[in-house]
Amino acid sequence: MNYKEYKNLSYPQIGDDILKFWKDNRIFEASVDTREGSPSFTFYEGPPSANGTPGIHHVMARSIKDIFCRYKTLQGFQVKRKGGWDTHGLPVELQVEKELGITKDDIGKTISVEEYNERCRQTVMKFTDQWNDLTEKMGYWVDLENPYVTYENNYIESLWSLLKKLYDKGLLYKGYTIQPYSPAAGTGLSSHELNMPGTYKDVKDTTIVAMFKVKTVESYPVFADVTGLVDLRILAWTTTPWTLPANSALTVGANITYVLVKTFNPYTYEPVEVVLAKDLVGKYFTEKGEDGDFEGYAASDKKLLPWTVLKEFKGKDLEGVEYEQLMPYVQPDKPAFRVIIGDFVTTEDGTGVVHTSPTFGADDFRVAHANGIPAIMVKDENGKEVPIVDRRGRFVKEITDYADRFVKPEYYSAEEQADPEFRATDVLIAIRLKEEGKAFKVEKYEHTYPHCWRTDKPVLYYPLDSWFIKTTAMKDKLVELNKTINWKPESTGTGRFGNWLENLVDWNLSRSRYWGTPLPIWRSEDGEEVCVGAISELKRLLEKANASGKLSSEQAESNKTYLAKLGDGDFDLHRPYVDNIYFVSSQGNVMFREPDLIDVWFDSGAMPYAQWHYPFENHEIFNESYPADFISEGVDQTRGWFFTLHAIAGMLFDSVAFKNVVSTGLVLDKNGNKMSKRLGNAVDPFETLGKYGPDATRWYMITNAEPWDNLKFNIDGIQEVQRKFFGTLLNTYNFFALYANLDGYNFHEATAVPVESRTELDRWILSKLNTLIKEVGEQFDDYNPTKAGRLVQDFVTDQLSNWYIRLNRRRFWNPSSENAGLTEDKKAAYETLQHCLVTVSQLMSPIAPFFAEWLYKSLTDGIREESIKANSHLKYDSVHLTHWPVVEYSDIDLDLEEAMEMAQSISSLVHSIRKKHKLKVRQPLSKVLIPALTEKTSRQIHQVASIILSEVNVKDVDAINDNDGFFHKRAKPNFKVLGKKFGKDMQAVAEKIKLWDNNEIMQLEKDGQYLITDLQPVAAILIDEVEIYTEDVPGWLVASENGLTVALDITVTDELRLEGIARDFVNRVQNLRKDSGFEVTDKIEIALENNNELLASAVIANREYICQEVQAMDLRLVPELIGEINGEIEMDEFLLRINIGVVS
RNA sequence: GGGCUUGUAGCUCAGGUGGUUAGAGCGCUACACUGAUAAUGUAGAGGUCCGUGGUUCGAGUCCACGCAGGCCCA
Repeated sequence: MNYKEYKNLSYPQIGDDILKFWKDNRIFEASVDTREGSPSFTFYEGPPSANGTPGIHHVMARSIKDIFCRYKTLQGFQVKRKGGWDTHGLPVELQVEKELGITKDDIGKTISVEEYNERCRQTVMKFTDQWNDLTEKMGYWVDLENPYVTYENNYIESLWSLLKKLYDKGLLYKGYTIQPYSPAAGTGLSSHELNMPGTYKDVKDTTIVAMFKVKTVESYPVFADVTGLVDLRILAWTTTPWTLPANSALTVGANITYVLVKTFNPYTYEPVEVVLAKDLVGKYFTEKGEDGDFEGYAASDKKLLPWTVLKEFKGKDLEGVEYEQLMPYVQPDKPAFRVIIGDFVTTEDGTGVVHTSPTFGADDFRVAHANGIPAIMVKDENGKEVPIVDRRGRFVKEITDYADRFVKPEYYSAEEQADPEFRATDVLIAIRLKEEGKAFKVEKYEHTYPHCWRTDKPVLYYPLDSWFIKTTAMKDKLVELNKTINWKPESTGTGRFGNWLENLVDWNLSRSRYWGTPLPIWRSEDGEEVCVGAISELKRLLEKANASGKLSSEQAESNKTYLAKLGDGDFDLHRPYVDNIYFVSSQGNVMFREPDLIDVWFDSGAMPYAQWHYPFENHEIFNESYPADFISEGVDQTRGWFFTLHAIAGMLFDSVAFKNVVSTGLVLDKNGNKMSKRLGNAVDPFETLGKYGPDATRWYMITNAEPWDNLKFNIDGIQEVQRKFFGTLLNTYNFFALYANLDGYNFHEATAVPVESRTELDRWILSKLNTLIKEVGEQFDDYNPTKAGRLVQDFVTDQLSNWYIRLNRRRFWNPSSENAGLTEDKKAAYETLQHCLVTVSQLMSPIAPFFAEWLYKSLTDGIREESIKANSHLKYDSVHLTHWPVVEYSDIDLDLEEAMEMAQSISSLVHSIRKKHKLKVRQPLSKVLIPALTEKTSRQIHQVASIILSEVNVKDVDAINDNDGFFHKRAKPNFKVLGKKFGKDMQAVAEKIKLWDNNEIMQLEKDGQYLITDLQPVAAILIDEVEIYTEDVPGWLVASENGLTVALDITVTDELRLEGIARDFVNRVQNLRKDSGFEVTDKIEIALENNNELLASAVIANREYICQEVQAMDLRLVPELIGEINGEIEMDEFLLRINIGVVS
């Protein structure tokens, strides 16, 4: 037996078996090693963090990665794939804190940094086993034996060298960002500290709508056409009046509608014009006051503010309008005080204009920075720029009126607050602004505001020191380089990523944590800095410092300890060890390490270099594997890994880091909701893989939606894929194996039947196959695995199984081969089918690697040795070691494909006629007539006539070129052509054309054009401007579809009737054979009771046919059956009494 | 609030450059076929192509404005 036959095959079992085969034979390694010397295709693995368990979405993401690596391997590339682990960062630290029941404050107190980091190091690899297990089970081929690990010294050293490069280029600097800061605790707060329960509280604050006086009103086009303006002011609302002395801009929304309102200052009663968002007018003005009594206001009790809208405009019209500084204590060093555009402005409350103080708001900082607006800063005693509020939350001395006052009343002690004379600073500011005519409304307002979880006092948004990478300096380059990257989908590259690059801000690298890559910068108090770029440099600086004699004995001792460890190779570049390293500046001052860690995204973005410990080692490997040809991660990585890879490569290597990138969508549950372990709708990947096997899971995920679309994950879909695709493919293989084994068929390349002498159907399926190879390759080349998979699936189910096999069954059954051996025709059939299946196994192997392997091996294991000897393409043990099939263009016959498509349509139409007239397929009919309007159609129909005949059980098929009016012809306007020609008259012309029948059309065919004379002007229709089709054949039963018409003669002659009965008879006997448990190959003899004349004559007339079909050696008609009767069956109109038995 | 994205049959999805009967698979119903048989074929039911405007002789497709979902920001 050359081909294994399977019953009750389980897909998970295939997975397990193949996995074992791969492991035992190290197929993955071989797939890389056998490509040694070939061009390389580089893939970068985005490192997962192993401190969480993998989910089903990881199966999706990793399938994409795997598919293209496998595809490129088949194409002959060497695809090295180094796995990696992302090991640093906040999630790990938080998990450890949770496990130990501690908070950040305990680190360094109740637990040493050393212990803590050790704990992080262990925790981060906690689920490594699960990850490795998943990787294996889903068939993701990646090198897990030598992964890169971001916490290793070598990895960190590479990062340091990159940071040093940035530093040397002046791209690494210390600046500030606006962060939540607790003056009471004297510390910054991380975002997760701010997310702790109870930090957001409802408080009542004094809020002010301040009035910013516009300068040189008449110089702005937006106001130029409004006459009689006396005092134009822009209204901006703030819940933090203490930030008003730091105001340096006003921000409006570009598309928000604003109005200019004429009214009075409600505190000074002076006439004024104010600008605010149209939607918010109702907040400040009553309906009653609209277009009210301006003249009478002064004399009134001033309770009712009259107002009127003078003009309406968009926010963008206000851009650039300058105003007078509201509280001029400190002057900025650059031009400020103008209106800018920001994307964060809303009209939910306030005035639709945001008071902007770059030192006290993150949005403010960003938008000011983007518009070149300076912050209001003062210089401290060291000449360093500091904000106008100090770190304890008090105004600096330059804010003379409020110097040393706390900006928030909560910062004062309880006693001080209890004093009846006590006024909050905000209140003092409000009073002053009212007096100066700069306040439009002052009120207490209740809102939620974040509080420090330690001190319970309000948090300030405050500028804090941070280290930055000056990505903005390289923005243009990064934008340019991005244009060379092939993004899938394109919109992520141009839109999401492109826009992000366009609005780039500097990369804040600092993290005030413990477990991560330490920033390799040491500073002395006099401001001297050194950035360390290598361990050797660290060593040199250590030695130099110790030799200087400027260190304390403790410092020198600590340095010595580290030096000794460096000598042993037993050192650690993490905290706290590097914190206890001291250098000496040129002035002889001690230099301390800047305490920050760097952003973990830098870790992963540096993997192209650090995974090879570049530039310290592996120059050659690095050079040939940089940049990556392909990467893939979730779309949520756009501003994460995709960006950090791109930024580092662009800034330091003047290169892209990757040439092609597939950004994948999310995996949602079947209802389109996000999966979450908490909600319990998360799918366990191990369970799914265990139940359905890896192939169906992968195939479903890939073919159901394109990778960048979100996938609604539905288990039913996997079952469908399993049944529909894998089940059909399995059946097809089993069919092949069954007969191939019976016939003792085996493939010998040398004696294969030449393609040109194979049957129409063989050549057709081979043509289809080669078209498929071409198209699947194109889709994979385009990084579209979904379309590739769908193409393969359609080929297998629609073409190979439902057409080729179904129509060819007889060739395989043909029982006469027993003595004659394999006929040429039968051999060709096997060769064709086997070739199709082997090719399918290759084409599907990137997506369904296990099943493809199983199929390939089942089809070729039996001929492996011979193939090796013959050095044929089937010599490889694994489908993953083969080479991507080459398209045999000479085998592609599009004309034949077209003809076969017609055969399929014609068959379908005949079936539908039979159906409508209750004529079962077993009843032969005499003729199908097909109007063929072109020579080509007629030829194609003749080419596939025999296929149609056997498929629909008709004796004759005729394609006729009609010119004598046998058909009813109709014409359909070609709108595309005629639309251009007639424009508005199109509809009228179309109506006319639809009314045409044979007369008009014959004239058109004769003259090449037809004039519609009853239209004005006369319309001339050319023959190729309409599509002519036949609608009806008088006297025949007709069906049409897509311009193809089929006419069927349904006259059942006596002869046909008898044949139909004979076929029915065969059918019953076949069933009996099966019921009686006969073997397919058994020969039988039949005795039939002659109880009906019609039945008898049908049997007599078709005796030979019947005998051959049911493999009967003898068919006797007997007057009466005696003894045991093993068949008594009701046929349509007879009672069949029959005896059959096996002939020994 | 901003950027990107999705919206077509009960479900999952196709529908280059606008062209007049909007398709497939699954599911449902009926019938047929029966040596691949837990397979297969045929037919039927099932659509305000998210909405409203606009451009056009003609819009699922192009434009504008909305609505709803998603992701990332804020």
